[in-house]
Amino acid sequence: MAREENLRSILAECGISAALEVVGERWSFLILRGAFNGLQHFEEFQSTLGIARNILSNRLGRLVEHEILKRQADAADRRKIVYKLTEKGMALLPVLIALRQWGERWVSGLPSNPVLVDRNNRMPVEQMAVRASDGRTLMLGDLEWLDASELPAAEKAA
Amino acid sequence: MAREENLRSILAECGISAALEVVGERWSFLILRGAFNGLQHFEEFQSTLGIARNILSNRLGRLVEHEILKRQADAADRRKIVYKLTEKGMALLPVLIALRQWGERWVSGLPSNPVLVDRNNRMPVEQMAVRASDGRTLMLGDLEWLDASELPAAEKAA
DNA sequence: GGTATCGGTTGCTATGTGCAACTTATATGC
DNA sequence: GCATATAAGTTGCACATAGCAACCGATACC
Repeated sequence: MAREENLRSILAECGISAALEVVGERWSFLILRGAFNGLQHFEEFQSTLGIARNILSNRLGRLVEHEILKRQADAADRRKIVYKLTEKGMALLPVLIALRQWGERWVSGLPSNPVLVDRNNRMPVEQMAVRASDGRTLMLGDLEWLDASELPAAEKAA
Repeated sequence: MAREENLRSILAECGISAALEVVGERWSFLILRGAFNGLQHFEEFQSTLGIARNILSNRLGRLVEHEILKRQADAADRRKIVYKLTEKGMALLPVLIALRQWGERWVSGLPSNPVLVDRNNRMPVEQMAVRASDGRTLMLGDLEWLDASELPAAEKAA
């Protein structure tokens, strides 16, 4: 598949547009970051992030609609509502970590603290990278778009 | 380091905020996706993405300011300006691929086509994941924030 | 029963986005 | 060399989204 002739359709169908429609609004990523860090209640998000209450309300609603967060009544205090990541929401972890690593490396500048480590052995996690099936890190020039029908084996990923 | 007591500072310092200030506006990711797919000229971005010209102009300007794209005169046609990814821009590849994979898996739904493959052997790339130093995939529960001073070895990453 | 807290909603203002028409510089055809 | 087209914007105006502060209903606390 020559890349140029299909560029437009690649861009239109691309999962990036789909993803951005769900998590592309302002504050959505920061709310998710908060959720990954253990925030659960409206007031926690509001005071920690400093987001306007009406916007927070709207974003939480959208994230719940899209099943990235789920809303639960708090058993211990019926005034409170607990927002929890769903499986779909947790699947965004690689996106957030990739973004964080990039921001630390290229925007805020290196030595970042605290460090994200493997709880098991307290070693820092790897840099996020696009990897070949053998684990090699692939750069932009190593990549190519291939029509599914042209795949060598009956594999699907990417 | 107990997580709760430092949550606020973790969130404030986090590279995610830093990253989003640079690439968090509407269209920025889609412009970058275009750049990764080989778009180079203003009119190419405009017609491919369908973005308003003033917004495109603004976003390209900001991406150039932040040294994610560089602006060059086109030697062959002096009307044209070539926008190219810098090293900093190319470093966003993992973010875009992670976002794409998530969008395909959880929003547009599976079988995605075309597939991103390793040019070398035409095998699909791996799913993006947070990995331990030995390559194991780490889930949310496997992760922990650790102060740099408490790291077991003299290593920095994350 | 009075007061504080939680999770919103409402109204208003400020900022950002989208569209269409215009502009300046360069290229192309005749 | 003159007319026309194209590239990369800019400008002005309409509309949508975000931010702020005040308010509200339900539940908890004393």
